[in-house]
Amino acid sequence: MTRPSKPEGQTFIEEARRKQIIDAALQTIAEQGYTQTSFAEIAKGLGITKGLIAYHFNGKHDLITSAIHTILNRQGAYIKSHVDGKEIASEKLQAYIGSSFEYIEQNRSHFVALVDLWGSFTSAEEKEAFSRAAYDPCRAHLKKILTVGKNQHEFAKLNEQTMATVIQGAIDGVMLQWVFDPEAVDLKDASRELSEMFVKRVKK
Amino acid sequence: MTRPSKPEGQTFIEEARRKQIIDAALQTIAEQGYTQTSFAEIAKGLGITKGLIAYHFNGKHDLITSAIHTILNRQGAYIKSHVDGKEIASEKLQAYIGSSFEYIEQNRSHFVALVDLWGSFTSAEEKEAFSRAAYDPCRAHLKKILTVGKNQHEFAKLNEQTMATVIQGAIDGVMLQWVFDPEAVDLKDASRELSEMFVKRVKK
Amino acid sequence: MTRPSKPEGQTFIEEARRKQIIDAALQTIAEQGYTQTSFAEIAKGLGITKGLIAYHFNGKHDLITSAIHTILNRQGAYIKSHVDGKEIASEKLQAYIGSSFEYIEQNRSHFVALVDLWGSFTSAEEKEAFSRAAYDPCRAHLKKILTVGKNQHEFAKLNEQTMATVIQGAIDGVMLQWVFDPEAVDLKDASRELSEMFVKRVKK
Amino acid sequence: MTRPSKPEGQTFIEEARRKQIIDAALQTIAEQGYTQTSFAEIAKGLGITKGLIAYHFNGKHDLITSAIHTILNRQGAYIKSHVDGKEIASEKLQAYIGSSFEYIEQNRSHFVALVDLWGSFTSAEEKEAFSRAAYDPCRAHLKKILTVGKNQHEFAKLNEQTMATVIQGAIDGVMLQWVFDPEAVDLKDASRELSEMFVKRVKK
DNA sequence: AATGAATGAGCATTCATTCAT
DNA sequence: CATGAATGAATGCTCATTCAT
Repeated sequence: MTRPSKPEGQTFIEEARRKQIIDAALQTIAEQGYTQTSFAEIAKGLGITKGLIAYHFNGKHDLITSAIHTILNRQGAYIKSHVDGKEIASEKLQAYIGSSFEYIEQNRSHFVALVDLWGSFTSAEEKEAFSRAAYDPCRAHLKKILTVGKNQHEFAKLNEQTMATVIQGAIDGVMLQWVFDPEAVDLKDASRELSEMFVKRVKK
Repeated sequence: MTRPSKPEGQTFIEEARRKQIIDAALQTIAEQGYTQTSFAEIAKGLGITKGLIAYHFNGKHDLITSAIHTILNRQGAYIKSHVDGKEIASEKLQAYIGSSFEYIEQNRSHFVALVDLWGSFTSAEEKEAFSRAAYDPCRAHLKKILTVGKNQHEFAKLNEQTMATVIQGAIDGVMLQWVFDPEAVDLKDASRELSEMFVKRVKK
Repeated sequence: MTRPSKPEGQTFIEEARRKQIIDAALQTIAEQGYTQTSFAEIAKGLGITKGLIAYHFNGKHDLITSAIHTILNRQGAYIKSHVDGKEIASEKLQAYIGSSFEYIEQNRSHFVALVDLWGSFTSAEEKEAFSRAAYDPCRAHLKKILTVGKNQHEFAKLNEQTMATVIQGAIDGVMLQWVFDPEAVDLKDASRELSEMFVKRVKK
Repeated sequence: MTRPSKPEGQTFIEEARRKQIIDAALQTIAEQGYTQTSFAEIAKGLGITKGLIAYHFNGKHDLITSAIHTILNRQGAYIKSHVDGKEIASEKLQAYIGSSFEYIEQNRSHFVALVDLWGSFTSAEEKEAFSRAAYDPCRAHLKKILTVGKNQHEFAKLNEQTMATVIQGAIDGVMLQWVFDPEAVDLKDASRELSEMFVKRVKK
């Protein structure tokens, strides 16, 4: 359970293989669903054997955890690069929401997989760990933006924890509907709507 | 493939057993996760044999589908009973959001299970079918409320589809965070916040 | 294993039900194959419950055995009625072969089922018991015809056991090919050919 | 559905294991009957796990099909090697019948299994496919022998399809009786009788 | 005589994992 | 590094059988 991802001293090939396998896993999960995704299935799509996957990861749990972190880190980096370019807090908030949806739209399969992966957590502890890995950084980032805005006298005084929760929640909830049926949701409209509404809501 | 849940004339015992099994399944899923939830596990928790589950349901898919519909129908009925009691559109909207969170809070295990169950849909077709069963009625209900408000000259003209999407999305997204870590989210604060914000947003 | 079919004192309904169930079983086996034929499947085709089948038969083995005996007895009676009408041995032999094929042709589903049912015998003992029930009477009948012919100075002296074996074998072997693919075999041609050949073979 | 037995490049071990498993399956079927023959049972007799059988075969259908083809091919090769050594058509026919029975006698368990396996075909399509795989080559071989005899002016003109059907049928039908009770049938006598009779029948 | 709820053993199949090569 | 043979536990599901009603 608490085994490390894999011991230190990774070679280049080691790292490259892990990345390759994670990407293949993500694609397979998005295409076939988590329950249908076996080591054998991932290996087939990669032209390697399932034994090799077992060699590079400490079990399925390690692979899944790594895959989730990969998605989350990539999206986080994408958002950060857009938010950091802005000076004004309201623009930062708009950038956060806008770039979140941009990344989602450009990487649909990642989020299809992510929604599937939620079901792979068996215990309350794992769920909580996921929460810390996935939501804590997001809410922290949002809270920082809100605090900056307040300090710059642009934003009103508000419950930042709750506001961060609902902003992130709205993004995720819209994404979720789009994952289940992309036809049913206009991602750009929703992005614009949320952006406008939340900026108006937090401004003085 | 598209077999009905179970044909005609259900006896009292039949109905009671199905209900009992569904509730046990929901509890087991919430506790152990969908992937760990087997017929054997559910049966063990009930003190019956797994054969009996197979006797009352046409396979696992039938059980899962029935479980999801149970959650959705119960919540839908709860929300409807609260919304219908209100005359004014803005109060209807507040009732929708408020009762959504009330039901969620009172039935946490159902939603822990539901989030897990999202990952049980294998094909794009199943995902879409779920979307139609779960989201379409919600968005339709919200749109009706928004239309009523517009007709009563209480609400402004707005893109009702998008607004319904983001309202439902915000509710679900906040619920999601709470499912993963109830400590990290204050459901009542979030409910109040979303209620206020959306009412303000849609009013003329 | 050695349980009786069912205790004495059968009522009319009892007998009628057994007959009805046997016929339904035969039809289901012919249509779906023995391995796919469950009590439930037979019951469904009959509009009764599988519990009732269990009530009227001492287990599946009893039902299968009864079904086989039914086929065999009916065919035996049919053949006997045709053979007994003839005075001359060669005509009796022709009647035996001809009426065998007639019955087979008119009751294809019985023989499709019979071929399937061979696979239901698990032990050497059961196979031997079937042999005694199915082949001994046939070979005995044929031997009697051959002996009559010899005594009437119509047939030559020959190994009656072997001749009976090959005559019955030829009938069954042709039937078998026809069961697997009725298009591949012309039953009437085969019947005529065997009839002619064997009569010529045994005649002085 | 129509998956190949197993794809390309079989290694030595692969081939050896498949052969080993097929032979064990044949033996188990002959001893216990098809319906009692599970992967677990076969594996037990081999001292391996049932998982390994699943690893080497694409399901039970693949295993059974392979087993049947093994029997048929071995017998076919045996018969061919005996028939091809003869020049004269009547000797070819005698070799066909004689070597058929020789092979049957030396491999009783194979035919005990084969008779059981007849019942393993569920649909009419499978039965027909088996007919094509098993009977068509036999009847074709017999027809060729008959045609050669006719062309060599040794055999009379006759309906070759029907004659092939009854010759093969007689062989199979006698084998069938012997399979159910080896005591009841003298295979050598039957072989001699059929050989003599059919040669006399087809000769000019 | 008949039902249908319930059982329990058995089945083919899947799969992460191990390990000798 | 990489393979692929082998394992063993688990899974959904089927089914003959039992039995209270």
